[in-house]
Amino acid sequence: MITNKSCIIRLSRYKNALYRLRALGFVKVFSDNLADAIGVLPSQVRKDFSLFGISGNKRGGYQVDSLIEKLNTILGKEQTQEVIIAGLGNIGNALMKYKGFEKEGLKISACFDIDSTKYSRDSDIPVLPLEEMKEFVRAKRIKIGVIAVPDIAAQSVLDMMTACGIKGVLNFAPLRLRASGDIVVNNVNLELELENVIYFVNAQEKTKVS
Amino acid sequence: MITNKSCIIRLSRYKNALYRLRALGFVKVFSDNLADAIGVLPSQVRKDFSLFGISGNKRGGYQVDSLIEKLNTILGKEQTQEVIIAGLGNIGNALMKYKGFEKEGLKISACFDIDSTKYSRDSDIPVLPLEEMKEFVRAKRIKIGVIAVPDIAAQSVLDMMTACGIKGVLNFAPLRLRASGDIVVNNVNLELELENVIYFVNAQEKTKVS
DNA sequence: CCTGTTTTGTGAAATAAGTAACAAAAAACT
DNA sequence: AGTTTTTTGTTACTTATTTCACAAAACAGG
Repeated sequence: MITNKSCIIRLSRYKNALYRLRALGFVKVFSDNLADAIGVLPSQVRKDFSLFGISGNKRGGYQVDSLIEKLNTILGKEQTQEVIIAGLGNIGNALMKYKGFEKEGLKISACFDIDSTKYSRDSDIPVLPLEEMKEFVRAKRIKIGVIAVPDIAAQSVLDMMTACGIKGVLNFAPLRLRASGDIVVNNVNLELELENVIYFVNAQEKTKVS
Repeated sequence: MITNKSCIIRLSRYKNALYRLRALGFVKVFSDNLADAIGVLPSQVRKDFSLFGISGNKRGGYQVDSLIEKLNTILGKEQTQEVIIAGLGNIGNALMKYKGFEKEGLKISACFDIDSTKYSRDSDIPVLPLEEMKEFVRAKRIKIGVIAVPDIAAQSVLDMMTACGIKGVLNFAPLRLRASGDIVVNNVNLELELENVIYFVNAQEKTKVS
């Protein structure tokens, strides 16, 4: 099993680039087309593919269709992935309304919150009480959850998701969650990302003066 | 200049952990307290600090107050950083309403959009036409921008920000932007993050069977 | 004031990730 | 049919990052 996160992210990027290239009429691509498209070296592309046993044709490059298919298989996108969201605040709301997921084969099946004024059992994406999570997740065999609740509630929501049988979590709460068992947790922390930008801007300014 | 992104992210995490520890009454900390708090090894903590010339006291650990101060200086947080947002869709809206930035010393000074129905010149965070960005950014000497516009507009907004003199950008549009000049671009791509979680969940399931 | 313990700071070792280089295969051209 | 060109796939190399290990400093207790 390859555990290099940036490598997996590159696979996703290759896939996205391939969709664009296919829309432009490409039937086959070479490693340097893909490299250009996502901003890496051709040897990196070939190395990544070789790691996952993807092979092309010497002098013939890669068939776009079959490559997309292989990448989708690796990335677990053969069928639509159902996802639940916990927390219908600013971020939860934005995610729920965001149209980009659908075309990526991601379906938000339900949101869960504690605030009863938010419940709407019959809307397109139902908003349900947190207590119903277990039932819902088990019935639909959902494996992926998003944590978009306030900091204070994040750990207990993760524990709840773990208990429900959720296997992977994308966490937006800006703190380190303790995962028990074999659940995968990825963190997205917007403050940290901004701080990072700020650091590099400042650092660059300092070097330019000297 | 240290250009290791994950190292900078760790500094931010140390800083956040230190605020929590201080709130709990800690006056000094040891490398293994911080290591525990953010989930790394104590030697990593000391190495990171050593890279930035942060030193503590043998057997005495680090003074919480002075450590926070040093980290804030490195991360460019001595004074509030002003940020603008381009695009008042789902994500832009969520960021604008998000309360977490304020306590991190980040101030959203204005939003810019093309949709005139969204303009509100006099609200707390003004929403202005995109054309006014240059004037605003130059007057307020703003260095950091967030791109939360649809894919199709993202590159032109980046170009606009570059022309305004913005030095660092956090980009939410799911495509690779071509940066010209010495502007720093960090990407946040929620689909990619979710795909990543899905990959690891699937990969783990496969290994467990065997 | 000496001995034992704790904890830092750093240089060396180990691991991981990315880049380069090139043989081998395949197509194209003559 | 042979020669040249192109492009893959993989091995070797380089660079970056993390982890280890231990000397040196600082405090504590007797």
